[in-house]
Amino acid sequence: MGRSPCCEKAHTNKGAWTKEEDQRLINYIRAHGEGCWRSLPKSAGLLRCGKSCRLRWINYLRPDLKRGNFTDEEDELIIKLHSLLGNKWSLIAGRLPGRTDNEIKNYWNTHIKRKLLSRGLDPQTHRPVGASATTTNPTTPTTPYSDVVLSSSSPTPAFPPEMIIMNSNHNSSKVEETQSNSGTTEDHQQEQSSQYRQYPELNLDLSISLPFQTEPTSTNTAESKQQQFRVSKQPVIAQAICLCCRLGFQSSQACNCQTTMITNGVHRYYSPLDS
DNA sequence: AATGCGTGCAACCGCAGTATT
DNA sequence: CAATACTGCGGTTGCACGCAT
Repeated sequence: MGRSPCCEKAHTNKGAWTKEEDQRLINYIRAHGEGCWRSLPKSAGLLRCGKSCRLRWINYLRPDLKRGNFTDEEDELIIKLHSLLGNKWSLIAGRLPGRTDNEIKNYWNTHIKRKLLSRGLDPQTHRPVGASATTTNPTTPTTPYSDVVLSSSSPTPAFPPEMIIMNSNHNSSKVEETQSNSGTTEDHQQEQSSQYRQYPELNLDLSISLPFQTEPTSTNTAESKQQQFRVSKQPVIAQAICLCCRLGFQSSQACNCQTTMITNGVHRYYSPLDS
């Protein structure tokens, strides 16, 4: 058997949140912090499922959210990031402090798509309209390099707009996997490097590699614990890169990484398991 | 004033990856 | 190890609002 059921779906509210529900959620999270969304609704006295609470908090109630219109700088950054990452809204949002993936996704669909079209660019391929069919599979976005490594050559994670370009060849296994459907390695490398040339200020060397197979060299508890943490959408690995920092969470509570280390010229951020 | 249409955005849905029992 | 729940993400939907007719 697995876990107990997530929530009583039959007795949950749906639709727009009321001010009272918002206040209950805010009060509860202020008192107890985020996490354990399953039990939160019951504990907070909300007739919502945990998923709905999480969404409401992340997209609307979080105190660090930046409300209001997107600036031109944010527009351009989103366009650049999208050209490199594709529809990886959470990754893009990580580079825009105070913005949520949902907000950026909506903004993209309502504003930026039109903006690009008015410039004569295909919003998916970022190429001139009509020019993309020759080089790209029209059914798929050009380069959703979800496994790109956001690398930073600076000692501290660099946040927009200052990012340093670094073409990464030290990690190819997953990249090859994505290439297998669309082209050769050479094609991919050419395309990627052309994109880097296009946006030289962006360093989206995001390749999340296969686990670093380092031997546990120490029996020290703290050190060995640091070797075990998770990166979103990645298998449990021994060591990896802290995407929180790299994607611009800065000092938010979203990241509790503690140490850095340089490996092959790339700073890697280690975070202890927090439970 | 009534209606229709387009737009913006909050919220939902379904899925994949991961954790837990 | 299998079964099942939890979490987070991207895609989509539906409603409220503003504007034009």
